[in-house]
Amino acid sequence: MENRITLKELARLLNVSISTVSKALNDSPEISPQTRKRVKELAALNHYVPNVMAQNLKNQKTRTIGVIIPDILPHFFAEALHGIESKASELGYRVIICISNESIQKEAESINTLIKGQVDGLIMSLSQETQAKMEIDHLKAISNHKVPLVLFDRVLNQIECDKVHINDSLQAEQATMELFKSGCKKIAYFSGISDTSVDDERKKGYLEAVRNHGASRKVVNFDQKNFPDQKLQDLIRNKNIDGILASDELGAILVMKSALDSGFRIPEDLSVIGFTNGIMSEHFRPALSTVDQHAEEQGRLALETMVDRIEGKLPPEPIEYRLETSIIHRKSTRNKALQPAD
Amino acid sequence: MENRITLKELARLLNVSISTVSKALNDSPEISPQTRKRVKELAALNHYVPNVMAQNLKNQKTRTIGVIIPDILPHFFAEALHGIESKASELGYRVIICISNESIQKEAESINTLIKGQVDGLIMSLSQETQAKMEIDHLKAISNHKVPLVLFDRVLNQIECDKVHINDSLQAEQATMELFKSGCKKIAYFSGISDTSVDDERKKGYLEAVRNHGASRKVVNFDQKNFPDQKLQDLIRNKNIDGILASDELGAILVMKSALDSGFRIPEDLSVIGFTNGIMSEHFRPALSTVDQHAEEQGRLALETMVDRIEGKLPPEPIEYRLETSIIHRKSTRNKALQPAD
DNA sequence: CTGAAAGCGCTTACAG
DNA sequence: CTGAAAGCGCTTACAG
Repeated sequence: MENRITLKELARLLNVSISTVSKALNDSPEISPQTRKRVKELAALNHYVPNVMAQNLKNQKTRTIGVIIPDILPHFFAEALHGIESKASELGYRVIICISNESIQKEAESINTLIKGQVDGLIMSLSQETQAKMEIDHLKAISNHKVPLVLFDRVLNQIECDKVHINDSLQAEQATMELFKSGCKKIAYFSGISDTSVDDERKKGYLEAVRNHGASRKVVNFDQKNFPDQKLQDLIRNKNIDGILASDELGAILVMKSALDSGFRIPEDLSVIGFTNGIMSEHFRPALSTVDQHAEEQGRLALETMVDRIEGKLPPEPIEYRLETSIIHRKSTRNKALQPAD
Repeated sequence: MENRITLKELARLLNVSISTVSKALNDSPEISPQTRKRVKELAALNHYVPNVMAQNLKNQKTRTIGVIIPDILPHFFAEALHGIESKASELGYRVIICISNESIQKEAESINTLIKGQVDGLIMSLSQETQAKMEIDHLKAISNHKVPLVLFDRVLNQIECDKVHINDSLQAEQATMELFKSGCKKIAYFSGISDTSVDDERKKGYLEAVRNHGASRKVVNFDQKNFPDQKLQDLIRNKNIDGILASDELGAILVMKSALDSGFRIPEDLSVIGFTNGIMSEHFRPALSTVDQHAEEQGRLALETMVDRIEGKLPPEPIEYRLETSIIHRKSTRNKALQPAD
């Protein structure tokens, strides 16, 4: 940072005014071709780079979008981030990332640091704690500062802003129906991400499907760090559970591992569908059938919406996108009627 | 961004000077307690937040670090990024992320945008293309602009800067020796990330171990999108390959899937160790034994080094950290002498 | 075609 | 204890 050459210094060396240098560098037609050439040559020679801080201050915008996600390790968020970053880069925007670690406090801190004129807008997927406690005071700060907000995946109806997500309940209902159609009689819902909006929706969809089908319900919430193996065994053996819808990829993998380790066969004894398609689903044996949430697509759309909002291309009222999802049939379900992909 | 309240406006409302407001907000002892109180109350009421762009311009620093990684989807980079972000947040720094997608051009673009006064320093892991072609002109720009650089994991000796990585060749040698000790006779090295510095080092270590052991060598480079199943089968069946060291997690998983699908048993017929410990290694059946590269630790250390450099706490000459790694023994190796973890 | 001046929002040495 | 002034590096209306 020290000793970087500035317009002022360039102007001094060239014996012209700062304005002239600035205009020449910006290819203003006001400046004669010869001067432009001279200026550019000297600038290149000295590795001149404009100071964006100064430009931003002057222009009152940063072309930078803040992104706050709960975690980066789950494949869904890594992929969504990838979508956000690549779209941003296409549109000439930069991205600042903060990770809330599922905590309200960290989320609030991130909002505060980003909001200080550092970013033109904020894209967020809410932390588990925020959704569980329904505390949204820290989010209010965003609108107080007139910074546009786009929520994706984990959204909250109470907040008025643009939203990008999938229809989780509908998808869960359809996935459950697929399990019934494939011959399952008793289906359970396993969740390791309770207290999130997406879990609520997925559970709702599952319950809806089970009710419509006149079957009995069974919801198991567990801690990702401590899978209830014994409970799963009992369910399969004593309650004849033969199908499971899992709330996320890791949950589905844990269910499968536990079942296989206990000697059950997949999909012969137990069919499994997991939400969130990721790399583990693809490579596990048997490969897991999943609801593909199009993480990257959600990210790209969220970023695009943000930019359109910033650039005033959107009507004032918030817009909400509900992406279509699809079920990827692999080896953990036994539906012969459906053509398995891979 | 529009209509955000500024010091000037606050000063007008309070009938004091801008300097007074600024000092009061910064708790300067120059200002009387009453004034400080008045100013702060009005500031809070109006949701005043200082404009960092202006602060940065004035202070000539941003407390922001740019990070350029080749990809975010591999668990190693997601985890390293997590380490970088969390350490940054501890130290009161922000992080701007760019993804080079393994391309020199994208890497160069990212450097250019970040270098414009946006960041105090740059942390990078180089793209595959940069390492393969050994093109480092775009990296020179960083030192031209006196922006400090820390390289991690995928480093290049030709570049003089602080570095954080593991001793890949030593680790590969040791991992190969472990395979020999567990009873393997013919070990192959499989790589899906050829042309990276880490791959070169790992291959070198493997070759060293094989030579020391007087065994025959076999190196297979493949495209991650197109695993050579037939070749693997032939190697195991006809050449009696009974151990494989894989250059990265995905490569190791692909090897295992292919072998299992062809009816070979792991670890009875084939032992596998993979570089890079990740979530797939842990959850695959059988769980994969890996060389743990301590991704998060590398990230944290890289960030810490960057901050120390920025804050002038380091001697002028570049420093190089070589992290200790460890081998995590799981189920894909059959060494009875070693106590399996998990 | 070129330049002087004002201003973006802040901080800080200096004067009073 | 308070304020006027300069300056960080840029852009841009305005004058010449």
